Amino acid sequence: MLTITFKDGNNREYEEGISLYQIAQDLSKKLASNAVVALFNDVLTDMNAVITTDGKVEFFTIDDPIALEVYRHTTSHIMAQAVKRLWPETLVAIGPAIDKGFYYDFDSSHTFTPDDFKLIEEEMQKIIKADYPIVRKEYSREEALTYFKNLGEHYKTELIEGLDENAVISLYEQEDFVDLCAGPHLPSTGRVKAYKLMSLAGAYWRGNENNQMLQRIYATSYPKKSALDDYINKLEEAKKRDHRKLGRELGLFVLLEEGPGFPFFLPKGMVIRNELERYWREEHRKAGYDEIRTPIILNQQLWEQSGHWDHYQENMYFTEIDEGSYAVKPMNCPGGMLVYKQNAHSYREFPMRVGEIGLVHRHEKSGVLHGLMRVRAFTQDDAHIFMLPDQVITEIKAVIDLIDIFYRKFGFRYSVELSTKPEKSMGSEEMWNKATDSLAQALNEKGMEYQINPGDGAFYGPKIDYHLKDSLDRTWQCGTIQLDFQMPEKFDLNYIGEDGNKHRPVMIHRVIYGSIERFIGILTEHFAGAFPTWLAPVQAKIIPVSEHYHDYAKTIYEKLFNENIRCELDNRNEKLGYKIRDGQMQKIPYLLIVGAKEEENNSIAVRHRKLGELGSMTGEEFISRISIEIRDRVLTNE
RNA sequence: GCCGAUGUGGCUCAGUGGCAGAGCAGCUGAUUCGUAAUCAGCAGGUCGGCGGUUCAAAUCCGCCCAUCGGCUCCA
Repeated sequence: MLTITFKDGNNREYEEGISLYQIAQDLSKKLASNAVVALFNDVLTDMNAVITTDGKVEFFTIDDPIALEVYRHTTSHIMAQAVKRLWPETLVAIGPAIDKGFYYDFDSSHTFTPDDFKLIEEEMQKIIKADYPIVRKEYSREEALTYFKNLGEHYKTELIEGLDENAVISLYEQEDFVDLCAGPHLPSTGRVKAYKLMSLAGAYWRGNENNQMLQRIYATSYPKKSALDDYINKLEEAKKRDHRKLGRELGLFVLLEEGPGFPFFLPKGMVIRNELERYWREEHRKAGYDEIRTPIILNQQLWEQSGHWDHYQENMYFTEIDEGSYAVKPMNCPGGMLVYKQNAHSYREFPMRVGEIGLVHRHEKSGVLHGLMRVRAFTQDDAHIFMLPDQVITEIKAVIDLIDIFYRKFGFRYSVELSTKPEKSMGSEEMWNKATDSLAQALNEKGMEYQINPGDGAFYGPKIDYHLKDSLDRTWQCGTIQLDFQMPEKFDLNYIGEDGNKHRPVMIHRVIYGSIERFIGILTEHFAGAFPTWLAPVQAKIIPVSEHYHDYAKTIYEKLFNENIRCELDNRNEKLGYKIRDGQMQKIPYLLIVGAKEEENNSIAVRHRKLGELGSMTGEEFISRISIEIRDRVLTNE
């Protein structure tokens, strides 16, 4: 008997000599699963989801990421084959599976348009219908090179040249289409059921903007038509949460042609900004921060001193004042350094935490602007912390905690990256290593999970980056903690130590929201516009049933107004249903309906946007309820 | 910046060479209404901008601007 250990921890016994196919069949019955892929030695055989590596068998359902990846990768080959059939002179580059599907990069004299999608999909259908076996072939490096050279597929030869000298090179063949590929794949093209071409994009070969730009086709595939439909529906739903759409509908902000990348905040958007800032100030006061404000325009000499002139110039805006050269600040730090230098400092003041909610301008390339997520003028909730070297870990950990307090307040899940030394940077290798190690140590001591993001640090130091997701699961960097040994050096910052001598302080830059603009964008999508009451631009709307109750409605309005509740009185000449619909679409937390009944017993009928009708209560009762909700910044009462 | 697509009233969109349209929003009037759209009327556009082709351009061509989806870059 043969004992095989499975991923679920169970051992199962099989006859010696049983084929994996039979094991898969057996599993298929046991699990009553409709998943149908088996992976063995890189070749997917038919049945249940089984992978073996080193004699260990693991099973997967088709919904498992690995199986789905294989499935999509095969779909990607089918798409490439279809494209090569339709436009034979097309060269193929790479075509991996990605999070929500797959893409393939092509170099073709034919310019693809969305009109081609139907044609390509039809050709794919033919390939699927023909159910060509997918065969793995192993070549030596030389054989593989010769093979692709003869085909003129120079992207493939370039890839092979990058592989290890002695590597066995695998090709996967389906009918007349052969692709360089590590595999694995489905056993034949007929296994692919549901797929759809999604969009076109340009993409540089190997992600380098100096290289040839290729045409990328994004597509997706699912084992079932219904799963594909679900995905398409989800995309439609996500579009409804888009902060650009909601920003317009809810009157939060606008972006105009007159100022590309420079958002205008409207009254309702300002309420959210101001509430965020208020909350920020409260928490920072508790955490021992002071607040400053530094100028937006400062002279060239300062930016030369800070290193921005050399390392950041292409992102800066410049201006001239009385024949002197000035720049609009892209970061708050140099101003913060100058403030530090206004006094002599003692080690006794440390850690010294100085915050600044500062407006910065960065010249971003035109093609990267994206609603509030990526703009050219934004407000960073910055702070610089000056400290002794042995306070670093403790301070970083305190910032990690502070960020957690904020993100929890909004119910965010976040992921963390440690970004290391970029190509364009200042300072010695040793300093970088020391700084990077400190950040890693703090993360480890907090037990945080994080990924290394190589080369993505700021030019003056490594950083811990916090990423939040938008409605389409695109991630955006918000919070960041940056350890900086450079600025104190450049600005010759010092403090008097216990020994009476001058020393160099260590500095952290950190933001929590990151950019208030971006944060509002993320918040809008996160809540789908239904902001928690403490943030909601309008917290309650009073709706008289008809004109007869306008006076009574006015008295309620005044009561709420006097309690600083953001409320509106809707005395338009419309029916109740119309006004309720309007209030719901504006995502106002509470609608207060007043009519004959309410006027008679001095009450209001309260309707919550999610909970529906809450019944009748007095104005005082409502005020007490909503005031607690606002005071405690309740995230949800749904 | 690069690749592709798009741009028509405040918003969403029809209109593919021959008189610029609809719905919603707005305004006026009627209605006085009980939990997601009451009825009628009125008003509103240099069709993103500039140039070209044509008897005639929202429509065809060129350049530019902005937006959208990506790439690169980044809070």
